Amino acid sequence: MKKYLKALQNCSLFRGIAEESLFTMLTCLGARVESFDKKYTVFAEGSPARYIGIVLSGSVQIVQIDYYGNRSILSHMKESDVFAEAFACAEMTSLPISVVANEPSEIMLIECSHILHTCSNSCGFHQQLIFNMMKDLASKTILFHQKIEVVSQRTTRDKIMTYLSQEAKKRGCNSFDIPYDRQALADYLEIDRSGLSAEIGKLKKEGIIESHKNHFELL
Amino acid sequence: MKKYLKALQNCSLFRGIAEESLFTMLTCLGARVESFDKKYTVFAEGSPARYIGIVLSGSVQIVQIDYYGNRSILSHMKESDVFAEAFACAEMTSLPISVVANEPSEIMLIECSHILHTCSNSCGFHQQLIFNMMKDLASKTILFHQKIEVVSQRTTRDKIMTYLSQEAKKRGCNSFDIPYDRQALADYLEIDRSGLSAEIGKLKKEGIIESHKNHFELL
DNA sequence: GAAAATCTGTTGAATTTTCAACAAACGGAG
DNA sequence: CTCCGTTTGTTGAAAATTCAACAGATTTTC
Repeated sequence: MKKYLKALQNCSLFRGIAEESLFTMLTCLGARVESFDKKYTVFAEGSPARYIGIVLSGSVQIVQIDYYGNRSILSHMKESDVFAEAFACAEMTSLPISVVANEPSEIMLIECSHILHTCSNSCGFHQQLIFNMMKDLASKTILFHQKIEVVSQRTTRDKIMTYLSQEAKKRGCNSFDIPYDRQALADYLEIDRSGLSAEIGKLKKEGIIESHKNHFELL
Repeated sequence: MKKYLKALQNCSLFRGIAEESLFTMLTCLGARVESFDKKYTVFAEGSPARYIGIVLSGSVQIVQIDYYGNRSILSHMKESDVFAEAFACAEMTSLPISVVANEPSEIMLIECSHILHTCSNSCGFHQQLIFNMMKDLASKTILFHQKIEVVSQRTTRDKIMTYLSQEAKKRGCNSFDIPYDRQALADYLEIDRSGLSAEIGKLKKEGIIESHKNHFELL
């Protein structure tokens, strides 16, 4: 467990919890760790929303496959990120999304009811955990807000530029890598892949952006 | 204040708080009530995100105006709904959205820091309030999820049908009113108003839906 | 109750996106 | 290093959306 210390300390859910308390608490919560190879499913759409997930290593994508089989990527979760917590906290009976490993990943799973409801040992962490969960959900809401801002744009070009501007702002730098390949970016922006490639080409030609593979730079 | 009792009791933020405690607590929190006429701004984009709002009567819309002046409607908040809480809880310095009264409305405003941080009187409600806020934010996240599911659809028709199906499911009934006129629905679905009108006409002609003004029925 | 303002449905043209197909570039496995 | 599967960029045709304009219907205001 020690090797996960850094990932866990950076996790918003455990802010303000001392290192020496952390592992006792995780035992009390019944946390366990599972490994997933690339493309393997962590949570499947339709399964009960009992667990929250925390990325200990690697990364996962939150995806939704619609009626026609089109993939939509909702977000990308990297080390220390929490996922599926909204559905678990709202006690939904079934997950409306799937979670898929984007590379070989280690995931911590915690049954959400153990976090929300005071355990029999009445250990003193629950108030802090609930406060942290509240903070985490607030930033998750803001994250989705930004995703809505992107997909609200009417044109391919505006979607791309809105997304890239958000990323640049988040990192405080006009030059950055994105965690998506072309198809995944298209699925995140909810546009056609070939149209995306074409538009990126135009933006480069017009000197608005520079890009090589998944590295982008705003000019 | 008494006349707001019903709206406040139905508010997710005050679940599990007894009637007799409610008004003492609101005083302790420094809650105040303001009235807004139709189309008046409750919160303006860019202003500090210190307050959360609760709709006591009437309704408001959460809107975002983009670079080109296009209005995007994020959601519709009716009696007992809480709004702007995610931004306040995340302690954002400035609001990325505006809140506009949709009809003459009475709004309760509470400074979010009063909810999140224990007050000097150390009254015993904070734990319950924080738990309720967590629950509220979880359902807000799910709400945005649904909005993303709608706007992720590629065609006008699929956006309309996804939205109407969601509404029908929420109400448990295939026949219902929506809180939007045509232009507002277009701004919520992120599509062209005239295209929306045309597509609704087709759906009616094909016998898939029935509609009159803002009343809809799935067949 | 009449006039003014707003909302809705309809049209056709212009623009944009999607779709399908292909070839070049790339990356990993052996 | 070579082969093979995957990713990316490009193209043109088909389909869908947006835009602008207008007229009829509805609602609001005085």
